[in-house]
Amino acid sequence: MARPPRFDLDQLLDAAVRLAAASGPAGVTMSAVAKEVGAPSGSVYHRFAGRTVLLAEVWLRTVEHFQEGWFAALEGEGDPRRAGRAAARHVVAWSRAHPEEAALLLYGAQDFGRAEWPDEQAGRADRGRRRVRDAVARLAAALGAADPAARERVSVAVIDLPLSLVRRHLRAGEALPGHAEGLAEECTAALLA
Amino acid sequence: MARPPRFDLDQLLDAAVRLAAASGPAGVTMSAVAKEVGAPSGSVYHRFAGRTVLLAEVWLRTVEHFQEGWFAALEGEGDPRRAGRAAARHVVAWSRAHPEEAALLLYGAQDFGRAEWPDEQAGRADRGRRRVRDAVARLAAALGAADPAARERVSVAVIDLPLSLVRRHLRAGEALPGHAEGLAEECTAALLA
DNA sequence: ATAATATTAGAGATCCCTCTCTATATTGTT
DNA sequence: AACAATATAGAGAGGGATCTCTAATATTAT
Repeated sequence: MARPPRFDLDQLLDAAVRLAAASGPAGVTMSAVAKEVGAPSGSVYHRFAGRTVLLAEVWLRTVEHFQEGWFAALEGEGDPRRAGRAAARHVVAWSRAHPEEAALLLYGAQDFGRAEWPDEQAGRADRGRRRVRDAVARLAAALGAADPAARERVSVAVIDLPLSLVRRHLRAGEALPGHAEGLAEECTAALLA
Repeated sequence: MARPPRFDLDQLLDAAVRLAAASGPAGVTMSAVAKEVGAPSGSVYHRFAGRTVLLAEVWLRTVEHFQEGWFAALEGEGDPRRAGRAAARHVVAWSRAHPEEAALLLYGAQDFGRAEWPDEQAGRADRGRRRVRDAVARLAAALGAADPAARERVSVAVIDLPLSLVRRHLRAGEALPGHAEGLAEECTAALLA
């Protein structure tokens, strides 16, 4: 009943990921994506209403990919300290397995034009944020972290710290060293002690 | 002997900082800076050879501002553990005092077009990087950190961790909470223990 | 075969940004 | 008063990106 697509959504988003990893969000233009996959610009506009939506979708797909395994790691353990360490390790391991997507994660939604996102994409972003916030809150409660500073320390331990370890290397244009997962786990353990 | 300037270097760089804090590096265009200070674009080109140089200068001035106090904090203490804690505290305190410049620090030189910088600016950036690297190496040695992972742990403790604490809040558009300096110091202490 | 439909294909209007160029203004010196 | 030096001032060419619009094309259901 219809012509089969030559350029599907994921193919275009993959190209956008490569461009963003190489040149930052500014490098993700409609024409750059079109050129990257060898399509005319019209085909890109057929999939995405505009650059705003493309940026939102590439960011959201990446974050949701990442979170999938992160939640699994965090919630797959009974002991809260072990859960935190597994989550930290996952941040690094996932980044090693997906270096280009990890490069995106080092930016923020703001850098992908969040202020102009349509409601649908803004909602997805909010739901993801809330889910992470709640998971961290449960972990903090299980660890007996009561005051805001203690809760924030947990959050840093299982998200920000391992990400900053990844950032050090990706920003310098290096691959992650072999000890990165172990180091992340150790540092997280130290913060959760 | 000459007409007095209406728009000096620092005034233009201040405007560039505001724009970068609000919209990221992409928001720093020659015309946006001109508009921000109320100058014609020609006056901006009179100070900076082009956008590449403007981006380099705004990044370098910010990093050098930051490093000034950071080195003082790190080297003002005899005991290495106290030195590391002072450095971590400084990262947060400086960010609180200069939130717009701190927003710049959350990016990397790459995002400010480092690949295209002229030699002068690239050299300044390299010298700064080396100075930080050497200071961290001395601290790590004083702490008895021998292998690469241990040295990296020190680096994370005194730079990346406190910066990621700042990033959490600035990326969310919030001010830094009152406990931030104390939390940074505690976390750094935990990693250096 | 034919109709319906999703998609490719790409030309072109419009906008914004970078950068150049020329003219003009202000100051200290002679 | 003329001049040299330094800045401001802003018009405009050139380039690239976004987005719209129309036409062509491939596929499937009937």
